[in-house]
Amino acid sequence: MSAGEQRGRKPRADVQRNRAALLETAQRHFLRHGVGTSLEAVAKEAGVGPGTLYRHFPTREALLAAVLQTRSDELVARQADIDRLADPAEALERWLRAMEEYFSAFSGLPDPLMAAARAQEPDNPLTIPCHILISATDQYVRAAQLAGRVRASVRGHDLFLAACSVAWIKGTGTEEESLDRLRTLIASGYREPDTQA
Amino acid sequence: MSAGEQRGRKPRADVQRNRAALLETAQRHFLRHGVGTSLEAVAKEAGVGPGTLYRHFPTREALLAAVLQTRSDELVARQADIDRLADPAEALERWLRAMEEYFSAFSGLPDPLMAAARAQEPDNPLTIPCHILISATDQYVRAAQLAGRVRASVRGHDLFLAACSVAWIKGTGTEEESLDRLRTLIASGYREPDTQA
DNA sequence: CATCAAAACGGATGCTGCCTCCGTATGCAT
DNA sequence: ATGCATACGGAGGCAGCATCCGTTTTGATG
Repeated sequence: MSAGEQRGRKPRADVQRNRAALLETAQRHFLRHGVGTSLEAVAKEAGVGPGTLYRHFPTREALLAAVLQTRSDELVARQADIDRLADPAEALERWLRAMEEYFSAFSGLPDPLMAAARAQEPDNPLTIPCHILISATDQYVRAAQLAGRVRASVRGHDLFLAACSVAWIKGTGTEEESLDRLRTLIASGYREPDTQA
Repeated sequence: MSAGEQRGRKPRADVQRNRAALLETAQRHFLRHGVGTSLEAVAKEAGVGPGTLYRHFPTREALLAAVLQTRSDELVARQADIDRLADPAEALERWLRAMEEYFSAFSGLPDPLMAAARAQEPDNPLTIPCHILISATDQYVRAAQLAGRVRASVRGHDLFLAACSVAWIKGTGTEEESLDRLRTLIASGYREPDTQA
Protein backbone atom coordinates (compact mmCIF):
# COMPACT_ATOMS: atom_id res chain seq x y z
CA MET A 1 0.00 0.00 0.00
CA SER A 2 1.61 3.24 -1.10
CA ALA A 3 1.17 6.34 1.01
CA GLY A 4 -1.38 8.87 -0.27
CA GLU A 5 -3.53 6.13 -1.77
CA GLN A 6 -7.16 6.87 -0.93
CA ARG A 7 -9.28 3.80 -0.34
CA GLY A 8 -8.26 1.37 -3.08
CA ARG A 9 -8.54 2.28 -6.72
CA LYS A 10 -10.13 5.31 -8.31
CA PRO A 11 -13.91 5.06 -8.73
CA ARG A 12 -14.92 4.11 -12.23
CA ALA A 13 -16.20 6.74 -14.60
CA ASP A 14 -19.30 4.89 -15.78
CA VAL A 15 -20.49 4.49 -12.21
CA GLN A 16 -20.68 8.21 -11.71
CA ARG A 17 -22.17 8.81 -15.14
CA ASN A 18 -24.92 6.26 -14.55
CA ARG A 19 -25.66 7.46 -11.07
CA ALA A 20 -26.04 11.01 -12.29
CA ALA A 21 -28.24 9.99 -15.21
CA LEU A 22 -30.42 7.90 -12.92
CA LEU A 23 -30.86 10.71 -10.42
CA GLU A 24 -31.70 13.20 -13.10
CA THR A 25 -34.21 10.93 -14.79
CA ALA A 26 -35.72 9.75 -11.52
CA GLN A 27 -36.36 13.30 -10.42
CA ARG A 28 -38.20 14.05 -13.64
CA HIS A 29 -40.31 10.92 -13.28
CA PHE A 30 -41.07 11.53 -9.62
CA LEU A 31 -42.16 15.04 -10.53
CA ARG A 32 -44.39 13.92 -13.35
CA HIS A 33 -45.81 10.67 -11.98
CA GLY A 34 -45.30 10.77 -8.22
CA VAL A 35 -43.20 8.55 -6.00
CA GLY A 36 -44.94 5.44 -7.30
CA THR A 37 -43.56 5.86 -10.81
CA SER A 38 -42.22 2.83 -12.65
CA LEU A 39 -38.57 2.20 -11.84
CA GLU A 40 -38.20 0.15 -15.00
CA ALA A 41 -39.22 3.17 -17.00
CA VAL A 42 -36.69 5.31 -15.15
CA ALA A 43 -33.92 2.85 -15.88
CA LYS A 44 -34.85 2.59 -19.53
CA GLU A 45 -35.00 6.33 -20.03
CA ALA A 46 -31.71 6.78 -18.21
CA GLY A 47 -30.22 4.35 -20.69
CA VAL A 48 -29.31 1.62 -18.21
CA GLY A 49 -30.67 -1.81 -17.40
CA PRO A 50 -32.84 -2.51 -14.38
CA GLY A 51 -29.93 -4.31 -12.73
CA THR A 52 -27.85 -1.16 -12.75
CA LEU A 53 -30.60 0.88 -11.17
CA TYR A 54 -31.08 -1.63 -8.36
CA ARG A 55 -27.34 -1.90 -7.78
CA HIS A 56 -27.08 1.85 -7.29
CA PHE A 57 -30.32 2.16 -5.33
CA PRO A 58 -31.45 -1.12 -3.77
CA THR A 59 -34.92 0.18 -2.90
CA ARG A 60 -37.32 2.82 -4.07
CA GLU A 61 -36.70 4.66 -0.81
CA ALA A 62 -32.97 4.74 -1.46
CA LEU A 63 -33.52 6.35 -4.84
CA LEU A 64 -36.04 8.73 -3.35
CA ALA A 65 -33.67 9.72 -0.57
CA ALA A 66 -30.87 10.38 -3.05
CA VAL A 67 -33.11 12.49 -5.26
CA LEU A 68 -34.36 14.34 -2.20
CA GLN A 69 -30.85 15.21 -1.11
CA THR A 70 -30.79 18.27 -3.36
CA ARG A 71 -34.00 19.53 -1.86
CA SER A 72 -32.79 18.85 1.65
CA ASP A 73 -29.87 21.10 0.94
CA GLU A 74 -32.22 23.81 -0.23
CA LEU A 75 -34.15 23.44 2.99
CA VAL A 76 -31.02 23.86 5.06
CA ALA A 77 -30.20 26.94 3.03
CA ARG A 78 -33.61 28.39 3.80
CA GLN A 79 -33.05 27.67 7.45
CA ALA A 80 -30.22 30.18 7.47
CA ASP A 81 -32.61 32.87 6.22
CA ILE A 82 -35.28 31.90 8.68
CA ASP A 83 -32.91 31.90 11.64
CA ARG A 84 -32.13 35.51 10.86
CA LEU A 85 -35.69 36.59 11.62
CA ALA A 86 -36.26 38.50 14.84
CA ASP A 87 -39.77 37.20 15.45
CA PRO A 88 -39.69 33.55 16.54
CA ALA A 89 -43.37 33.08 15.73
CA GLU A 90 -42.84 34.18 12.17
CA ALA A 91 -39.76 31.98 11.99
CA LEU A 92 -41.81 28.97 13.01
CA GLU A 93 -44.47 29.82 10.48
CA ARG A 94 -41.98 30.13 7.67
CA TRP A 95 -40.26 26.95 8.69
CA LEU A 96 -43.53 25.05 8.61
CA ARG A 97 -44.25 26.31 5.13
CA ALA A 98 -40.78 25.38 3.97
CA MET A 99 -41.22 21.87 5.33
CA GLU A 100 -44.62 21.56 3.75
CA GLU A 101 -43.18 22.49 0.38
CA TYR A 102 -40.42 19.97 0.87
CA PHE A 103 -43.02 17.28 1.64
CA SER A 104 -44.95 18.26 -1.44
CA ALA A 105 -42.00 17.91 -3.77
CA PHE A 106 -43.52 14.80 -5.34
CA SER A 107 -47.04 13.51 -5.13
CA GLY A 108 -47.24 10.60 -2.73
CA LEU A 109 -44.10 11.59 -0.89
CA PRO A 110 -45.74 11.97 2.54
CA ASP A 111 -46.47 8.23 2.76
CA PRO A 112 -42.90 6.93 2.64
CA LEU A 113 -41.90 9.88 4.78
CA MET A 114 -44.32 8.95 7.52
CA ALA A 115 -43.29 5.33 7.28
CA ALA A 116 -39.69 6.40 7.79
CA ALA A 117 -40.48 8.85 10.59
CA ARG A 118 -42.40 6.33 12.60
CA ALA A 119 -40.03 3.45 12.49
CA GLN A 120 -36.91 2.35 14.20
CA GLU A 121 -35.84 1.06 10.81
CA PRO A 122 -32.31 2.41 10.83
CA ASP A 123 -31.79 1.03 7.35
CA ASN A 124 -34.53 3.18 5.86
CA PRO A 125 -32.62 5.97 4.14
CA LEU A 126 -35.41 8.45 4.84
CA THR A 127 -35.43 7.94 8.59
CA ILE A 128 -32.48 10.18 9.39
CA PRO A 129 -33.73 13.18 7.36
CA CYS A 130 -37.12 12.88 9.04
CA HIS A 131 -35.73 12.93 12.53
CA ILE A 132 -33.59 15.91 11.68
CA LEU A 133 -36.67 17.78 10.51
CA ILE A 134 -38.57 16.89 13.67
CA SER A 135 -35.74 18.14 15.85
CA ALA A 136 -35.45 21.34 13.87
CA THR A 137 -39.18 21.92 14.22
CA ASP A 138 -38.91 21.41 17.93
CA GLN A 139 -36.24 24.11 18.11
CA TYR A 140 -38.46 26.65 16.41
CA VAL A 141 -41.40 25.65 18.59
CA ARG A 142 -39.42 26.10 21.77
CA ALA A 143 -38.14 29.49 20.71
CA ALA A 144 -41.66 30.67 19.93
CA GLN A 145 -42.89 29.28 23.24
CA LEU A 146 -40.23 31.21 25.16
CA ALA A 147 -41.59 34.31 23.48
CA GLY A 148 -45.07 33.34 24.62
CA ARG A 149 -46.36 33.02 21.07
CA VAL A 150 -47.12 29.31 20.98
CA ARG A 151 -49.13 27.20 23.42
CA ALA A 152 -47.01 25.34 25.90
CA SER A 153 -48.64 22.01 25.13
CA VAL A 154 -47.38 21.94 21.54
CA ARG A 155 -44.44 19.75 20.50
CA GLY A 156 -42.35 19.92 17.37
CA HIS A 157 -43.48 16.47 16.43
CA ASP A 158 -47.11 17.61 16.39
CA LEU A 159 -46.39 20.30 13.85
CA PHE A 160 -44.28 17.93 11.82
CA LEU A 161 -47.33 15.69 11.56
CA ALA A 162 -49.54 18.66 10.73
CA ALA A 163 -47.24 19.83 7.94
CA CYS A 164 -47.09 16.31 6.60
CA SER A 165 -50.87 16.11 6.61
CA VAL A 166 -51.27 19.31 4.70
CA ALA A 167 -48.74 18.10 2.15
CA TRP A 168 -50.62 14.84 1.86
CA ILE A 169 -53.90 16.62 1.23
CA LYS A 170 -52.21 18.86 -1.28
CA GLY A 171 -51.02 15.75 -3.07
CA THR A 172 -54.55 14.47 -3.41
CA GLY A 173 -55.36 17.44 -5.61
CA THR A 174 -57.33 19.61 -3.22
CA GLU A 175 -57.75 23.23 -4.22
CA GLU A 176 -55.32 25.76 -2.80
CA GLU A 177 -58.13 27.66 -1.12
CA SER A 178 -59.12 24.67 1.00
CA LEU A 179 -55.50 24.16 1.92
CA ASP A 180 -55.23 27.72 3.13
CA ARG A 181 -58.29 27.29 5.30
CA LEU A 182 -56.72 24.20 6.84
CA ARG A 183 -53.40 25.94 7.43
CA THR A 184 -55.23 28.75 9.16
CA LEU A 185 -57.08 26.27 11.32
CA ILE A 186 -53.87 24.59 12.35
CA ALA A 187 -52.21 27.92 13.06
CA SER A 188 -55.09 28.86 15.35
CA GLY A 189 -54.47 25.55 17.03
CA TYR A 190 -50.87 26.09 17.99
CA ARG A 191 -50.72 29.86 18.48
CA GLU A 192 -51.07 31.30 21.94
CA PRO A 193 -54.27 33.38 21.92
CA ASP A 194 -53.58 37.10 22.07
CA THR A 195 -53.65 38.29 25.66
CA GLN A 196 -53.92 41.95 24.66
CA ALA A 197 -57.26 43.73 24.31
CA MET B 1 -96.73 -10.55 -17.48
CA SER B 2 -98.63 -11.64 -14.41
CA ALA B 3 -99.55 -9.05 -11.82
CA GLY B 4 -97.23 -8.93 -8.79
CA GLU B 5 -94.24 -9.85 -10.89
CA GLN B 6 -91.41 -7.43 -10.04
CA ARG B 7 -88.98 -6.42 -12.75
CA GLY B 8 -88.64 -9.44 -15.06
CA ARG B 9 -87.53 -12.75 -13.68
CA LYS B 10 -86.42 -13.51 -10.17
CA PRO B 11 -82.75 -12.76 -9.49
CA ARG B 12 -80.59 -15.88 -9.64
CA ALA B 13 -79.55 -17.50 -6.40
CA ASP B 14 -75.85 -17.84 -7.21
CA VAL B 15 -75.60 -14.12 -7.88
CA GLN B 16 -76.60 -13.26 -4.38
CA ARG B 17 -74.49 -16.01 -2.89
CA ASN B 18 -71.41 -14.86 -4.74
CA ARG B 19 -71.99 -11.23 -3.96
CA ALA B 20 -72.31 -11.99 -0.27
CA ALA B 21 -69.23 -14.19 -0.24
CA LEU B 22 -67.23 -11.54 -2.06
CA LEU B 23 -68.27 -8.79 0.33
CA GLU B 24 -67.49 -10.90 3.34
CA THR B 25 -64.09 -11.95 2.06
CA ALA B 26 -63.23 -8.49 0.81
CA GLN B 27 -63.95 -6.97 4.17
CA ARG B 28 -61.62 -9.42 5.87
CA HIS B 29 -58.87 -8.73 3.34
CA PHE B 30 -59.30 -4.97 3.52
CA LEU B 31 -59.06 -5.22 7.30
CA ARG B 32 -55.97 -7.35 7.23
CA HIS B 33 -54.08 -5.90 4.27
CA GLY B 34 -55.55 -2.46 3.65
CA VAL B 35 -57.43 -1.14 0.65
CA GLY B 36 -54.61 -2.13 -1.68
CA THR B 37 -55.08 -5.83 -1.08
CA SER B 38 -54.98 -8.22 -4.01
CA LEU B 39 -58.38 -8.57 -5.65
CA GLU B 40 -57.32 -11.84 -7.20
CA ALA B 41 -56.71 -13.21 -3.74
CA VAL B 42 -60.13 -12.01 -2.62
CA ALA B 43 -61.79 -13.74 -5.56
CA LYS B 44 -59.91 -16.96 -5.00
CA GLU B 45 -60.70 -17.08 -1.32
CA ALA B 46 -64.33 -16.27 -1.98
CA GLY B 47 -64.38 -19.27 -4.29
CA VAL B 48 -65.08 -17.38 -7.52
CA GLY B 49 -63.08 -16.48 -10.59
CA PRO B 50 -61.68 -13.02 -11.18
CA GLY B 51 -64.25 -12.43 -13.88
CA THR B 52 -67.07 -12.83 -11.39
CA LEU B 53 -65.53 -10.36 -9.00
CA TYR B 54 -65.13 -7.75 -11.72
CA ARG B 55 -68.64 -8.31 -13.00
CA HIS B 56 -70.08 -7.62 -9.58
CA PHE B 57 -67.69 -4.77 -8.77
CA PRO B 58 -66.12 -3.21 -11.86
CA THR B 59 -63.49 -1.28 -9.92
CA ARG B 60 -61.72 -1.49 -6.60
CA GLU B 61 -63.67 1.59 -5.52
CA ALA B 62 -66.97 -0.12 -6.26
CA LEU B 63 -66.04 -3.05 -4.06
CA LEU B 64 -64.79 -0.69 -1.40
CA ALA B 65 -67.99 1.33 -1.48
CA ALA B 66 -70.09 -1.80 -1.16
CA VAL B 67 -68.07 -3.08 1.78
CA LEU B 68 -68.25 0.35 3.37
CA GLN B 69 -72.02 0.42 3.13
CA THR B 70 -72.36 -1.48 6.40
CA ARG B 71 -70.16 1.00 8.17
CA SER B 72 -72.00 3.93 6.64
CA ASP B 73 -75.15 2.57 8.17
CA GLU B 74 -73.47 2.40 11.54
CA LEU B 75 -72.42 6.00 11.14
CA VAL B 76 -75.96 7.08 10.41
CA ALA B 77 -77.09 5.17 13.47
CA ARG B 78 -74.57 7.02 15.60
CA GLN B 79 -75.83 10.28 14.16
CA ALA B 80 -79.15 9.68 15.86
CA ASP B 81 -77.41 9.42 19.22
CA ILE B 82 -75.30 12.47 18.56
CA ASP B 83 -78.26 14.59 17.50
CA ARG B 84 -79.81 13.90 20.86
CA LEU B 85 -77.03 15.79 22.67
CA ALA B 86 -77.89 19.18 24.11
CA ASP B 87 -74.44 20.68 23.65
CA PRO B 88 -73.75 21.38 19.97
CA ALA B 89 -70.01 21.65 20.59
CA GLU B 90 -69.90 18.20 22.07
CA ALA B 91 -72.06 16.92 19.24
CA LEU B 92 -69.55 18.26 16.72
CA GLU B 93 -66.70 16.69 18.60
CA ARG B 94 -68.35 13.32 18.72
CA TRP B 95 -69.28 13.51 15.09
CA LEU B 96 -65.71 14.24 14.12
CA ARG B 97 -64.51 11.23 16.07
CA ALA B 98 -67.14 9.03 14.50
CA MET B 99 -66.07 10.17 11.04
CA GLU B 100 -62.44 9.62 11.86
CA GLU B 101 -63.16 6.07 12.93
CA TYR B 102 -65.09 5.51 9.75
CA PHE B 103 -62.13 6.79 7.71
CA SER B 104 -59.82 4.51 9.64
CA ALA B 105 -61.83 1.39 8.93
CA PHE B 106 -59.11 0.08 6.60
CA SER B 107 -55.56 1.21 6.23
CA GLY B 108 -55.16 3.33 3.12
CA LEU B 109 -58.82 4.24 2.98
CA PRO B 110 -58.32 8.02 3.20
CA ASP B 111 -56.63 8.12 -0.22
CA PRO B 112 -59.51 6.86 -2.35
CA LEU B 113 -61.83 8.86 -0.12
CA MET B 114 -60.03 12.11 -0.84
CA ALA B 115 -59.89 11.27 -4.51
CA ALA B 116 -63.65 10.81 -4.47
CA ALA B 117 -64.35 13.90 -2.39
CA ARG B 118 -62.39 16.17 -4.64
CA ALA B 119 -63.73 15.14 -7.96
CA GLN B 120 -66.74 15.76 -10.07
CA GLU B 121 -66.46 12.11 -11.00
CA PRO B 122 -70.10 11.20 -10.61
CA ASP B 123 -69.29 7.62 -11.49
CA ASN B 124 -66.98 7.18 -8.53
CA PRO B 125 -69.09 5.20 -6.09
CA LEU B 126 -67.43 6.90 -3.13
CA THR B 127 -68.24 10.45 -4.20
CA ILE B 128 -71.81 10.51 -2.93
CA PRO B 129 -70.98 9.18 0.55
CA CYS B 130 -68.21 11.75 0.85
CA HIS B 131 -70.42 14.67 -0.02
CA ILE B 132 -73.02 13.47 2.42
CA LEU B 133 -70.41 13.44 5.16
CA ILE B 134 -69.23 16.93 4.29
CA SER B 135 -72.77 18.27 4.41
CA ALA B 136 -73.44 16.58 7.72
CA THR B 137 -70.26 18.05 9.15
CA ASP B 138 -71.34 21.47 7.98
CA GLN B 139 -74.60 21.07 9.86
CA TYR B 140 -72.84 20.32 13.11
CA VAL B 141 -70.42 23.17 12.55
CA ARG B 142 -73.21 25.67 11.97
CA ALA B 143 -75.10 24.56 15.05
CA ALA B 144 -71.98 24.96 17.19
CA GLN B 145 -71.30 28.35 15.63
CA LEU B 146 -74.80 29.55 16.48
CA ALA B 147 -74.02 28.62 20.07
CA GLY B 148 -70.80 30.63 19.82
CA ARG B 149 -68.61 27.61 20.42
CA VAL B 150 -66.81 27.44 17.09
CA ARG B 151 -65.00 30.15 15.20
CA ALA B 152 -67.04 31.77 12.47
CA SER B 153 -64.38 31.21 9.85
CA VAL B 154 -64.60 27.43 10.04
CA ARG B 155 -66.40 25.38 7.38
CA GLY B 156 -67.57 21.80 7.54
CA HIS B 157 -65.28 20.97 4.67
CA ASP B 158 -62.25 22.07 6.68
CA LEU B 159 -63.04 19.67 9.47
CA PHE B 160 -63.78 16.91 7.02
CA LEU B 161 -60.24 17.38 5.70
CA ALA B 162 -58.86 17.47 9.22
CA ALA B 163 -60.60 14.24 10.20
CA CYS B 164 -59.37 12.63 7.02
CA SER B 165 -55.83 13.73 7.79
CA VAL B 166 -55.90 12.28 11.26
CA ALA B 167 -57.23 9.02 9.87
CA TRP B 168 -54.46 9.02 7.29
CA ILE B 169 -51.80 9.51 9.91
CA LYS B 170 -53.38 6.81 12.03
CA GLY B 171 -53.12 4.50 9.05
CA THR B 172 -49.38 5.10 8.79
CA GLY B 173 -48.94 3.48 12.20
CA THR B 174 -48.38 6.53 14.36
CA GLU B 175 -48.81 5.99 18.10
CA GLU B 176 -52.12 6.86 19.63
CA GLU B 177 -50.53 9.43 21.91
CA SER B 178 -49.29 11.51 18.96
CA LEU B 179 -52.71 11.29 17.40
CA ASP B 180 -54.31 12.65 20.53
CA ARG B 181 -51.93 15.58 20.56
CA LEU B 182 -52.85 16.32 16.96
CA ARG B 183 -56.58 16.06 17.67
CA THR B 184 -56.16 18.48 20.53
CA LEU B 185 -54.28 20.87 18.31
CA ILE B 186 -57.02 20.78 15.70
CA ALA B 187 -59.71 21.24 18.34
CA SER B 188 -57.90 24.35 19.61
CA GLY B 189 -57.94 25.50 16.01
CA TYR B 190 -61.66 25.40 15.44
CA ARG B 191 -63.01 26.14 18.93
CA GLU B 192 -64.00 29.67 19.82
CA PRO B 193 -61.65 30.74 22.64
CA ASP B 194 -63.42 30.98 25.98
CA THR B 195 -64.63 34.49 26.57
CA GLN B 196 -65.24 33.88 30.26
CA ALA B 197 -62.63 34.74 32.91
C1' DC C 1 0.87 -0.21 -25.23
C1' DA C 2 -0.69 -4.75 -23.89
C1' DT C 3 -2.56 -7.36 -20.42
C1' DC C 4 -5.32 -8.51 -16.45
C1' DA C 5 -8.66 -8.75 -12.75
C1' DA C 6 -12.00 -6.34 -10.43
C1' DA C 7 -16.02 -3.98 -10.97
C1' DA C 8 -20.04 -2.82 -13.21
C1' DC C 9 -23.33 -3.61 -16.77
C1' DG C 10 -27.88 -5.12 -18.70
C1' DG C 11 -31.19 -7.99 -20.13
C1' DA C 12 -33.39 -12.40 -19.70
C1' DT C 13 -36.09 -14.35 -16.22
C1' DG C 14 -39.66 -15.60 -12.80
C1' DC C 15 -43.07 -13.69 -10.16
C1' DT C 16 -47.39 -11.21 -8.78
C1' DG C 17 -51.29 -8.58 -9.77
C1' DC C 18 -54.54 -6.29 -13.00
C1' DC C 19 -58.37 -6.71 -16.04
C1' DT C 20 -60.83 -8.74 -20.25
C1' DC C 21 -62.85 -11.90 -23.18
C1' DC C 22 -65.47 -15.83 -24.43
C1' DG C 23 -66.66 -20.82 -24.32
C1' DT C 24 -69.20 -23.25 -20.82
C1' DA C 25 -72.25 -24.17 -16.99
C1' DT C 26 -76.17 -22.91 -14.23
C1' DG C 27 -80.68 -22.01 -12.77
C1' DC C 28 -85.24 -20.04 -13.62
C1' DA C 29 -89.48 -20.15 -16.45
C1' DT C 30 -92.58 -22.77 -19.05
C1' DA D 1 -87.92 -31.90 -19.33
C1' DT D 2 -86.43 -28.22 -22.21
C1' DG D 3 -84.75 -23.72 -23.62
C1' DC D 4 -82.62 -19.55 -23.01
C1' DA D 5 -81.05 -15.75 -20.53
C1' DT D 6 -77.74 -15.06 -17.27
C1' DA D 7 -73.73 -15.72 -14.84
C1' DC D 8 -69.51 -18.19 -14.22
C1' DG D 9 -64.38 -18.79 -14.29
C1' DG D 10 -60.11 -19.32 -15.97
C1' DA D 11 -56.93 -18.58 -19.66
C1' DG D 12 -54.34 -14.98 -21.42
C1' DG D 13 -52.17 -10.45 -22.37
C1' DC D 14 -50.00 -6.78 -20.07
C1' DA D 15 -47.15 -4.16 -16.76
C1' DG D 16 -44.03 -3.73 -12.97
C1' DC D 17 -40.81 -5.62 -9.50
C1' DA D 18 -36.47 -7.59 -8.20
C1' DT D 19 -32.69 -10.97 -9.14
C1' DC D 20 -29.12 -13.49 -11.18
C1' DC D 21 -25.27 -14.29 -14.12
C1' DG D 22 -22.68 -14.23 -18.58
C1' DT D 23 -20.50 -10.36 -20.80
C1' DT D 24 -18.34 -5.90 -21.13
C1' DT D 25 -15.97 -1.99 -19.45
C1' DT D 26 -12.50 0.29 -16.86
C1' DG D 27 -8.50 1.46 -14.37
C1' DA D 28 -4.13 -0.46 -12.73
C1' DT D 29 0.22 -2.52 -13.75
C1' DG D 30 4.62 -3.69 -16.06
